[in-house]
Amino acid sequence: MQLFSEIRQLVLSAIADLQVSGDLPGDLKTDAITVEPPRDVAHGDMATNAAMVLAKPAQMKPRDIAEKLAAALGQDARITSAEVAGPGFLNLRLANGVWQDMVRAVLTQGEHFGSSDMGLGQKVNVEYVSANPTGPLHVGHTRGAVFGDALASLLDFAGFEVTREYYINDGGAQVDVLARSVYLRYLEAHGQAVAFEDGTYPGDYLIPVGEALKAKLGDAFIGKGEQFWLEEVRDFATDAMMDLIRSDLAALGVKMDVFYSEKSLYGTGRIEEALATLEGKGLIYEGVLEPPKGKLPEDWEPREQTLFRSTEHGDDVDRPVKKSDGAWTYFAPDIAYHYDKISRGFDALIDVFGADHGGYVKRMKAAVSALSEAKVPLDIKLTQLVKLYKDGEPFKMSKRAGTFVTLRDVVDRVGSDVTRFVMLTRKNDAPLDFDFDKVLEQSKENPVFYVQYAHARVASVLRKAKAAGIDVSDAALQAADLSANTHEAELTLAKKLAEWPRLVEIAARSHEPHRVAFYLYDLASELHALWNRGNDAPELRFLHEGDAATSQAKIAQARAVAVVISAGLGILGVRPAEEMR
RNA sequence: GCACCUGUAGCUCAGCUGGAUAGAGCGCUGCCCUCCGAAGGCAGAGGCCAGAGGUUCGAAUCCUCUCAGGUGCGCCA
Repeated sequence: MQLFSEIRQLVLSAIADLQVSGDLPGDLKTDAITVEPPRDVAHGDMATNAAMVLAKPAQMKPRDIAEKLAAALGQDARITSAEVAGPGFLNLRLANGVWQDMVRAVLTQGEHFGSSDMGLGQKVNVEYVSANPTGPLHVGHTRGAVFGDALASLLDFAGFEVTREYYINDGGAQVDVLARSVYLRYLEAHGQAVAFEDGTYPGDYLIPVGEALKAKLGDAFIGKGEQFWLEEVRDFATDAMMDLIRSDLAALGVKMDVFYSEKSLYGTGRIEEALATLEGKGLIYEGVLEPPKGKLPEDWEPREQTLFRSTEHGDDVDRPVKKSDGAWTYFAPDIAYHYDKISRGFDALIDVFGADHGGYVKRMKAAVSALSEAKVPLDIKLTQLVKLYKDGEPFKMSKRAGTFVTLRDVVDRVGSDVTRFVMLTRKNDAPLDFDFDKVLEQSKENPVFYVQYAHARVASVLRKAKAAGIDVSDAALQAADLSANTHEAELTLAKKLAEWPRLVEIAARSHEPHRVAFYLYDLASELHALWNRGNDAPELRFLHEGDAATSQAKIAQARAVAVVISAGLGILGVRPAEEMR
């Protein structure tokens, strides 16, 4: 239970009491009542809108209700003042002891502090990356990987049962192209001169795959037609690419629970089953689509196709599930895949796509809505483009892939911690500038550094204290008497810590892990501020040589910040720094 | 043409799903190290929240329209 919820409960029970005593009418909806930190600290520690929300249904003046609530809430030991303000806000101030207890709670609960049971153990499937198995992951995938992974961790922290999943697109034409590309590298490994035409992939990363194929097969496929080798080379190549992708993900610290193969849907009746389900609901029909307005494809001509009536579930036009030649479109296996996720019993689905798949959102939601009888919500998060810079100039070339910058290029340059944090310093639907120089800069302009620095500073104090013979073990800090930590700067810090559990819930509910990164920046800022106060006011310093009790009380606060930073970074998949170099 | 995303300080961006006088960093101005890491902190200036209507006690936030930028639009996945 987090503090804001506790106080909200207090408000609600005060309202209930007023109803019993007849001061308020009996039948009131309380859903819209909030208790939150006010924007302006002058308005106290918490503010509730209860009086304004209730005014209309109760047919009373907001300020009258607020006065009655204030009187009731003032009875609680935790609340030192309850003032009516503005149009009917009720501003609450809490006793110092509440905030001191918050620091202690962080220390006793450790990194578990802030975790929540709001998820109620519901099963959530987070699908992310899902890059085609045709080459190494590039920057765009990297953002999706970081975002999806952090979101999964966040939901886990908020009490959901999370499955991290990767959909392998190994069923379409692109893996045939991959096979042909690898075959060329195979010929090359045998000393033949080859040319990469017809859209085959020219990247260097396929050279070792061609060599490995040669090592496995010798010259068995030399001079043979495609019908002899395509399938085997394709399987060999996609396996090799998935190994590559898995190692790319590992370099970022991403570990999937499930890799789900598109190919496994073919020839097993899975697609047919999913489509039959839709057909049973009358959502499949044969028809001809209207030509798209405006820019018309050159080879457009009306053709009859098998269509999914996605407009019944919020889409703009119906979508083809079969091409005019009767083969499945890419949409069909995707329907089957999501049908499979639903039938595995997930309570909610989340897909993380690149922004270039934005046009795909409505039809996918329509499919899931239709297949699950609107019972399983599907949230699709789009990650916008990453623009890379080096020395202020756009950065494009890759030494490995030739045409695009890979995940490895980025991680090798700046490390996975920096990569991950920076990728989360922007909300997912905003484009992100990633400057190789700025992300490594050691200044407060760089949020990665700033947060890490705060953590390192705390570690530094702990080291110094220990060297001075002060016991700063967890047990000692938990037992410290914090009642003298009453300075405004100290209380401000404790109040920031109190926001962490609330932030976790908000971020988890909105599927927005970037909020964690911004919170950590704010928290680090409070620590830095308090630290510097020690310059002018020695009594606010953390370390007081020769005074173990005071040192422990002050250091407990710093230690609590470090614990929350560490927990927050953990959600983001970033390791906290013990010292800066 | 249609759909989705975006538009907040000079610049880069937050803004807790509708709360009070809209915040941070950079840049600009002025301060703070005989003292726990100044790789930091404090203070100041800087805003018609793209624009116009609407919803209500209350709007940067929700709805409609307009403008600007990005992305996508049947037989590529």
